[in-house]
Formats: sequence, structure tokens, C-alpha cells
Amino acid sequence: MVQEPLEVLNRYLTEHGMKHTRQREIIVEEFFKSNKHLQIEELLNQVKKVEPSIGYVTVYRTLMLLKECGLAHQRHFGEGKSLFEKAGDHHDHMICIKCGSIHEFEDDRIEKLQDQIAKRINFKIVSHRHEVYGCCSRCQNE
Amino acid sequence: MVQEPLEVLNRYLTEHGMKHTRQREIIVEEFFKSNKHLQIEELLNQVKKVEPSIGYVTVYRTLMLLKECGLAHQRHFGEGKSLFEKAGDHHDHMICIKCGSIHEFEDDRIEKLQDQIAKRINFKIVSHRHEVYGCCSRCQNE
DNA sequence: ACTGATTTGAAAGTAGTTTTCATTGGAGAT
DNA sequence: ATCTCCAATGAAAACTACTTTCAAATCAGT
Repeated sequence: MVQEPLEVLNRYLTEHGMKHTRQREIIVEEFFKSNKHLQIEELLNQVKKVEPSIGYVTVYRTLMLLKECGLAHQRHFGEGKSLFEKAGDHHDHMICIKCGSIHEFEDDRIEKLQDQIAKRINFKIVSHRHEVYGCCSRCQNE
Repeated sequence: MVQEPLEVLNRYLTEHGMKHTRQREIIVEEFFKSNKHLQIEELLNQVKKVEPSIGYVTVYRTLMLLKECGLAHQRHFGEGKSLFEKAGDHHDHMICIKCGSIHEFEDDRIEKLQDQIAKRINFKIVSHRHEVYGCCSRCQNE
């Protein structure tokens, strides 16, 4: 049974002698409301609509906190800004180099081949990233 | 038939009204002499052994040049510094999160599955990165 | 409400590039 | 061989995207 993100976070906070604040609540709620990969700045913009006084640093720190308690992952597509995604939301990605659109994919056969190869060199997999760059359907017709 | 990197570079330079310099020659030679992924600083160190007056910026610019004429690729493993690798030297990577060692792999079956998936959404692949993070054989016995 | 630790936000600091600019140097014309 | 002009170089400054610091504000157990 999957727990509500806010529950998990609240337990983590209590267990670590940390405090529940209005800012954290707003940021976490906005983060889990969105359905895509978010940059810090993007989440900040969402959050500022609810409470304009919240600054970049607090959003940044809250995302680090979500990472710490396993509720979010940080990804670095190519170079530049990092994106955050909800835990459990992980697929692999095809990224359009023209418009930046991200198309998720998943294939158990690829994962299995990957495991085979790892086993051959006795490598214990913790995580992976598989990103395909190219031109999406829409951008090809332009 | 594969051409010598220096040949390709020299043609590119001439065609673009750019100049052949001692610095470029040294940097390119050192880059292609090495057999691994190099950080800018690492290549700078190699280069400084031959000609100490060469600075970071020139190495940086020469690597950008190699990228431009397709002789090298820039990769960003995780976060932090970027690594450069010779073109044609591309494999996928298993990266040890303890010691940082990089184990190359390659599997046509994975590439084919990747192509299949791309075709389904009419995505035209230009490049990809497939990185597996985990613990290498040696680090597991410690 | 009191107290003491945790959070917050602004500002400063950091890492890794990337750009600027005065000077140097390569190469075709003389 | 020298001139001349434009590209290349190196030092320093600028830039980007974080990450840390610190004084003031906030939270939560007495």
C-alpha cells in the first residue's frame, strides 16, 4: 500500500526533530500536484502563486529534503538545470532536441538485458538513466 | 575508411579560415593519445607537461572545436565536471558509485529495442546515453 | 506566553564553465 | 624576408546554477 507523500514527509520530519512549516506544506503540495519534471524555478513560480514571500532557497531546500526521504529524484538531462520528479514516477526518456519535449518509455526487455550484462561483470545495479535524444514527431514536420 | 583525427581537424580549420597553431596541435595530439574519458583539467595537466604555458581556456576552446567538427563528444555523468571522449569511442557505461570506475558495455539488442520504441512514436534518434549506476565487483568486497 | 532550537530569506560563496579583451602570432600578399 | 590583417591565446572577469552562511522569524514543548 502506497502512503500519501505528506504522511511520509511528516513522519520523517517528526523522526528527525524537524518542524512542520507552512512553507514546506505549500511547496510539497505544489510539487506533488504537478505531473511533470520540474525545475526549481518552475516549482518556485507555482509556489509563489500561493505564497509570494517564499524564496528560491526554501524551495531548493525542500526538494533536497524530499530527495533525502526518498519522495523525489533529481535528474540531470544533458547539461544545465536539474529536474525533479516524483519517486515511483520513473521511466526512461526520449528528449526532443528541438522543442525539449520529453516522451517517457519503459521496456522490461531492455532492463533485463541490462541486468544480464551487469551480472557478467559482477556489477550490482543501484539505478540507471537511459535517455534518447533526437527529433520528435511534431518537430520533424516543420 | 577512417581518417586521421589531425587530418579531419586540419581540413576543418582550413575550410573555416581558422589557423593551425602549436597549441592546438599539442592539445589534439594529447587528447587522442589518451584512452579514457578526460576532464578538461586532466587534459590540461597532460598538455602542460609538453608546454606549460598553455592555459585552461585554450584546452577548453580546443575541445569545443573538436566537438564542433565531430571528433569528440562531451558527456555529463551525474553532476559535476564534464568528460570528453573520442568520437567513435562510444559505448554505454556502468559507473561505480563508490570508486567512480567506469565499465563500458555495448549491446546491439538494447539498441534495437530502443529503435523499435522510437519508431512507434515516430521519434528520430540522434544520440543516446545509457548509464547504469551501482557498485563494481571490487567495491563489493570491502 | 516563555524558551530554545529549527527555518527562513537575502546575500554571499562556490564550482565549473564561458566570455571579454588586450596582446601575440600565423599565413597570404608584397 | 617583411608587412599586414585577422584569428588565437591567456588572464581575468562574467556567468549559471547551485550551495552555504547568518541574522531574524517561526515553531513546538514547557
